Amino acid sequence: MDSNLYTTTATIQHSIPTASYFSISTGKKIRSVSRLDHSSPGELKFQKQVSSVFNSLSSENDVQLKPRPRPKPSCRPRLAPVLDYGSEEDAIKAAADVATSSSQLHHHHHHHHSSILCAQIEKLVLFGKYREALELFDFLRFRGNFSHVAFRSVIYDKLVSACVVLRSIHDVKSVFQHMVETGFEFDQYMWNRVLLMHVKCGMMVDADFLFDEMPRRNESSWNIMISGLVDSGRYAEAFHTFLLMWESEDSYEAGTRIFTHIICTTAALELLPSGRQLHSCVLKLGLSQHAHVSNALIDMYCKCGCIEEAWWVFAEMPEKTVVAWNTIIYGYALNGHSEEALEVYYEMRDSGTAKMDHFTYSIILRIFSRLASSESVRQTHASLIRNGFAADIVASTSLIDFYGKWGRMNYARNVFDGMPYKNIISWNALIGGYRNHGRGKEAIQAFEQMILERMVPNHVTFLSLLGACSGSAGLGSSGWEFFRAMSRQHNMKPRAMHYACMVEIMAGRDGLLDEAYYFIKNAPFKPTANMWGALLTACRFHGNVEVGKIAAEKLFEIAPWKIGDYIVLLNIYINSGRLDEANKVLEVMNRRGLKIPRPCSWIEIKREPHMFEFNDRSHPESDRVYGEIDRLMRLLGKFGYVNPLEKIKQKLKPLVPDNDSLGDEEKGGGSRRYHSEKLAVGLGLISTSKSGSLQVVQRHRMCTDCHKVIKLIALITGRVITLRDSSRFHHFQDGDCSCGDYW
DNA sequence: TTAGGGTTAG
Repeated sequence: MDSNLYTTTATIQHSIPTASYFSISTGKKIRSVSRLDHSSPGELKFQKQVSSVFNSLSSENDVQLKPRPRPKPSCRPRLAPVLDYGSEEDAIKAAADVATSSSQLHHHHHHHHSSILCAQIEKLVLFGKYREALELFDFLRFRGNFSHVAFRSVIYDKLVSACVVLRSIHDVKSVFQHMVETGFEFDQYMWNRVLLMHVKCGMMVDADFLFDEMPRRNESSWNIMISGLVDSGRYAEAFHTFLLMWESEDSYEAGTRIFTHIICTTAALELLPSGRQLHSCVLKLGLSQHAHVSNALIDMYCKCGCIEEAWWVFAEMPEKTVVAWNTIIYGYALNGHSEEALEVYYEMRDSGTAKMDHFTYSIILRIFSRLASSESVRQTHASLIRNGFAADIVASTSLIDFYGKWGRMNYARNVFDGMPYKNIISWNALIGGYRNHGRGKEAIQAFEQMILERMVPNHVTFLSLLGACSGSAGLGSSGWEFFRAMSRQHNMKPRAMHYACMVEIMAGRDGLLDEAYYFIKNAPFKPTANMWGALLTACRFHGNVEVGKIAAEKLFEIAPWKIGDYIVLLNIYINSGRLDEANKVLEVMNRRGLKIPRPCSWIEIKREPHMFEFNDRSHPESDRVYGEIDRLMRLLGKFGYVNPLEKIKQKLKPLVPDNDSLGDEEKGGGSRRYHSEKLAVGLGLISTSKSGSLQVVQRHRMCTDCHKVIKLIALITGRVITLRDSSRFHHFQDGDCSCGDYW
């Protein structure tokens, strides 16, 4: 192996694409792998069939793939040492010794000492002291006796682990160079490990080279390479490499693992045709009943929106594992079939074929959260404790998330405080809860506590934190501090969503629309829909037509199918009396075949859902519901409430269809208006105990009049009312809303 | 022996 590897390839490293859309256009062969003749003509034909699908993928037909988020950094729990390698203190001391003893180690007679230190590398890695291990390696390499002597295989193995955890390019080079220079004898395992550390550190050019040059490959080598290509966004090449393996002499190696991986890739990319093709591959190879492969197929079909086919694969499984159940349940939920998802979940419980695990809890809690099903969550919470998941990090975090979303922060806090171990996601759920609840100061306090406990924040933490600052008055400057601290103290590049939060802070609270506009323009990357969306919302709030128009146009370019943006722009025009321009927007929507969906709200009472539309009288309790609302509206008059409709209803009559599809107060339609959210709240008030809180869900953005009215209703009735609309949660309590009247 | 793979909480 050529030790000059790095000098030849260093210039083109890290070519990870950052374009918002990754277009597969490279049809060229990436690396040459000798092709073996295949004995069975049927097999060959089959392979050609597969190849043609992938080739069509990589031809220039402008296949546009949605970019997938980069894989999350794993949040590994802090493990207590279980192996008998001496105490952690010893290992730390050894690391400390490196510094102090380095001066004494210049001479040959310290060889024995060096060997001991060499063994310390192993311990340091086992105790998670990766940096120290690599420093020790450096020391031994340059100043100890190992400049020309190779380590034992197991030492390199541990050094590889350290490099992978630390993602350190420098150390990868150093370790590999040492192996090459000292003439280390690589076996298949170590070749794969070396490949892995290059891949994991994003050194894909070197990884390519290594992969081509390694004397032999096994399934693991192919798998590492393919996963590396996927991770660096080179999806076309990942498929291509899979094909090469398929056609190479290694093809007999293609087992369940590699198929699992490549199917998952198609799932992530939502490439249904390729997924189907792979499905037929595994059917042919007789691997389709393998549990992991089936799970991957179920997941793939779910992600591609083919829930029936997913169910078909699931039904064919001889033994349904808990992962399979979880995948199919989550798949139903993913495709918007929350109720069916729950039915499958009940089926799982009744079938007794698999015991539910913490993921099952997590998934169904998430479904209940969508359904605002607090009664079910109470039962699930109890069942979770009964079944010994009270201390489980995944299940508990899902509970915190639920309570944090629906405004039960004392519950969330109780769960959180009772957790024996917390990870960053648990903390984020807590901070996010305070954010949702409009409790910015407490969000910041929780963050500070987290830092004190030496938990390392990630980008989601800052998302919650910045959101908390934009959601509470007077925290704008804190928001700026956190935004700056991200890169200065926490070594993190703010992403588009963080910029969007800052836009909300600037434009939303402080009304600095122009500043926000230039902030977006000067962002170090192409502005995203989130950023323009934040600006557009701010323009609606402050009634700024000019900037709003610009933001809306950008949004229509990026995502012309998103109806919500058109509605906000319509509202901006209507509010400022520019009805001609509003009509133009409606025309554009018409031309593009976009229909404003009928707004509806719903509320769950005693585990039964109840849905309402505008002026809806289909509910059996309609008379009582309308009576209650009328009674409250009369009461509100005494609080100085004036129906804003009176002012503008005349001029709007010709414009707006006869439902309240604009979801805002500018809507005409007579003096008595019963928006769906008011009806849902009305039913909640008459059918629950006087102190009970209400949870309402709706897909459209709440109108300012309903917002005002529900705030007053919460004040008069003393209820806590939580409503999730298309943009956020609103917690009405004591005449106030957690959104601080900005949404 | 050791790696590499599947569902998943923000």
